[in-house]
Amino acid sequence: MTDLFAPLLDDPAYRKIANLIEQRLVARVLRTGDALPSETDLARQFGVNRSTVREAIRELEIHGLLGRERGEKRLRVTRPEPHRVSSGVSRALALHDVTFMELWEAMMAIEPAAARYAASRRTAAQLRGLTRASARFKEGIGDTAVAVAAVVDFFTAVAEASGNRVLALSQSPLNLLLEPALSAIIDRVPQARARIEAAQSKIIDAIKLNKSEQARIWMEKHIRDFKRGYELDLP
Amino acid sequence: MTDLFAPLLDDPAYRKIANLIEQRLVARVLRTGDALPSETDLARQFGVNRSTVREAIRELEIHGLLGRERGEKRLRVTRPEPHRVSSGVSRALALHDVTFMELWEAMMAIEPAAARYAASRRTAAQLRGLTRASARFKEGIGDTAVAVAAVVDFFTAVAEASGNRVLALSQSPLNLLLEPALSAIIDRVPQARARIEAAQSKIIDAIKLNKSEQARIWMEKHIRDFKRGYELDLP
DNA sequence: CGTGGCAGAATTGTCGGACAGTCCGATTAT
DNA sequence: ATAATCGGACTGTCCGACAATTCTGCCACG
Repeated sequence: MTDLFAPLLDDPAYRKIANLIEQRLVARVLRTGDALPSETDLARQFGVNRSTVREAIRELEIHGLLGRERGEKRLRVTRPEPHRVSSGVSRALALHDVTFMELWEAMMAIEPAAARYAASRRTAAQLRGLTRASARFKEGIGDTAVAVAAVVDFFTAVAEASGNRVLALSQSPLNLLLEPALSAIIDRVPQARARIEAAQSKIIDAIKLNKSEQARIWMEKHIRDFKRGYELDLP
Repeated sequence: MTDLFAPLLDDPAYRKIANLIEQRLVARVLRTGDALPSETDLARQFGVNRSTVREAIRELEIHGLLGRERGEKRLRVTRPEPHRVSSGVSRALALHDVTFMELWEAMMAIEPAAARYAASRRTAAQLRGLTRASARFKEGIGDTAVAVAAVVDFFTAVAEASGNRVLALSQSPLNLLLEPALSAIIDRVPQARARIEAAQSKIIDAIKLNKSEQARIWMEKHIRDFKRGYELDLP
């Protein structure tokens, strides 16, 4: 069953070096916020050319393991922020041509759970974030782009209020996929905005009063509405 | 409230070029499988040096938008495979020191949903994949690493059988986090293996008979067990 | 006609060196 | 103590080069 020979592969140097540095990072030899040695120095340490080091560093920078403050020159060790990682995920999904139903089913699994935990754990600041997103939705009554962005923000705020980073990270690629889908349908369904506004307000109420079960249920209804809008929109 | 001036930021050339190429990729100007122009050619087209182009395509390669067959030299357009993307996600989570409870809650949201859809949509081949993973778990009775890997494979197989790529991709980073957590507890809870085996068999039965609701319920029980094991293990 | 082999062209991985622009830290001036 | 100045360090980008490997078109051969 198992192959007799492993495919002998010879990773290019820039990949090996990237792995070596990454090892040090996840092993916390370098802690978050520490500055990385300069490119020249790294090149010396690894005994390779600076160009090679640069290609390796680029990999870690993209993964969000390294980053720099605005206008800063030296790279520092950073912890990858969710949105950075998730943009890669949603691009992957977009390229796979996922259907609206696939997206919807995933939302149906994740968002109500997030709402539920949000109701039991939200902080006051997170609650304010929710109402702010909801207010922005109401303001965006004229502008589709604003309204859609506000809906996405609302979901993000719920996920953040859940106090669960795994859930939040799982949820975040969904948002980026939701955006185009939602802008396509929101204007074709007349009652969509009113229903969204009502649902958001119910959800916020439940979260404010720490009513987990109600938060979950209203979020479910809210998302179910999206499917209805989508089906209505079909020719 | 809003700043008068936006911070004028000037993306380095390699990032701009990466974005330009990416645009063409997602716009499907270049279709999957097409070969990318050579580095020299790209450098000419963009009017930059080859080193700069190399840093740019490194980014896309890492994201899985470009890749090459084993032993091939030219890069081709590829669609990012889930596992490639998700490894980045779980590394991000690991660096954020997510707790077992966060992981568990996310699993509790996603896995039962996946099981449910798997029961209604699985193909015969996917069902075989499930039984195979389960069989491997039974074989790995002596070897912890094998057993843990088999558990992870089982979850992956369920997600795949769900026929929902969004769900599958959301689920896959969880696996990589589950692995270390599970290896830590599986040997300290005597009845763990028996319970896992029983649950897997129930889940497979339900999926085989297309009983969505039962599949969901058994998956929930299965995952609930993990928490029990974890709590038992606490001193 | 298909097949295998081969030479040359093309391409990638890596190297060394170079230079402008900018950031940082220390020193000096107010 | 605060502000202006200056030199060094570092990054982003470029140029040119070379070995190793892959690709390609061609040719001989069965």
